[in-house]
Amino acid sequence: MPTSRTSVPVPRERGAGSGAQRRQEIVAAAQRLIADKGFEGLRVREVADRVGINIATLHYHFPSKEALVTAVVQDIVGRLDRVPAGDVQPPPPREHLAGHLHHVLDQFERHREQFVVLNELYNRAIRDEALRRVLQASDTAWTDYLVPILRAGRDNGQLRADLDPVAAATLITGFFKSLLFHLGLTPQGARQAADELLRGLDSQETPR
Amino acid sequence: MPTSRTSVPVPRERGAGSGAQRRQEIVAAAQRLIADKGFEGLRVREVADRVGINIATLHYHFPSKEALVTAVVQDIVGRLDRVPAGDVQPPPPREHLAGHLHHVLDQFERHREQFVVLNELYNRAIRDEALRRVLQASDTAWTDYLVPILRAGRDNGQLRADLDPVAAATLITGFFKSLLFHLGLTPQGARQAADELLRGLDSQETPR
DNA sequence: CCTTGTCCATCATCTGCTTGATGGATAGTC
DNA sequence: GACTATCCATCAAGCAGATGATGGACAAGG
Repeated sequence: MPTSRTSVPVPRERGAGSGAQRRQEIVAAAQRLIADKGFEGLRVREVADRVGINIATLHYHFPSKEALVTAVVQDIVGRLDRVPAGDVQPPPPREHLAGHLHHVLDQFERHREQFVVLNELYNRAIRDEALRRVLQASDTAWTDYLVPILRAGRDNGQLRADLDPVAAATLITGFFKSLLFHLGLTPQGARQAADELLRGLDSQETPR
Repeated sequence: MPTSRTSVPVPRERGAGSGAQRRQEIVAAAQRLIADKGFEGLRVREVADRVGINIATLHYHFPSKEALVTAVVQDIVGRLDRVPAGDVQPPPPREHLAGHLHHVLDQFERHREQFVVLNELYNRAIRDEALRRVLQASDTAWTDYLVPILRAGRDNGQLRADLDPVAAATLITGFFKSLLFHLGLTPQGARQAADELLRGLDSQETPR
């Protein structure tokens, strides 16, 4: 029985809660929490705490934990524009590829947290049908970006003549997906592996 | 207050519980459960149910959930003898490598469940220091198995002259670690990717 | 009688979610 | 301008179910 109500409802903090903005805040906190503790360790209470709001308020914005998780997934996947907007003058395939690899590797070093969450997502997708479809679509887009480059490189002689573009795309995407699972890998080691991957695609006759 | 005790304690079932044997049974059930639902979905109650024993009995054998998980980890890691006992006459490096890749791929297709659990382990290792050390040791053993083969292949001309053995080993192990994260990958696609990986290591002058 | 293995019942805690209430802001009406 | 209604965002408190763990008892075998 609430006999006394000592604390007054906090007036909406300025800069904090304009609905969508507040929701974004919550999603961001949830992402950080997932990066810290994994999906296993995601507690709505702690998300609320990190944002500095009451659990009920969180549930006001996200009716269920699942809704929150869905928002997190959408946010992360939405950020997954790994396919850069078409360069005006795309470089030759081999350089295009190298640029892409180093770009993603850069992202990995700079925004490791997001890769951790993404990793959690992929892990979850093994058992979650809906999530699997979402990520699979994103994977398809990624592959569809890579395959033409690989094919062009093979056809113009920069890459191996016997290159299987789809298989090579699988190797490339798999390389990034596995990054977090190389437990002792240094950034330098990762770059060396990426370079090795590139050399494996190269035509050996092509001077580099 | 237990006023009546209607049910009689079941006499120990024969063939069931000789200590170590019972423990192994529990660990196996836990592994299946983890494969089904992930670590996130591991409940000691359900493990007990699957084994057909009471929760208290499970806690008799494993004083805590953590102890059970530790046993599961040890069991899986102990099974991680990916390095076959030295063949009497090891084949030439290139064939040795190809054999290894196809062997692991075979294991993946046949014992996918164990790979799922292993995947959970790697995911966990990102945050769990102790587990990370264990898996890292296993990774090191794997790399130490691959690197000499790669080096020998490079030196005898079967593999590329500019091959970086350590980086290549990272690619190979990473390929397997990423398998479950290729959400739409068919067994055939996996084999094609493995072959592409091998071709990338090959010296192109060497007839195959 | 001691050890091993088992069970039933229960506990304490965690966790997702709900309830009922509060105050600020905004808009319409007098 | 003052009053009223309504909406939005928030909170304190609490519930119900799940979950890891414990206590105490019992049987069987040595």
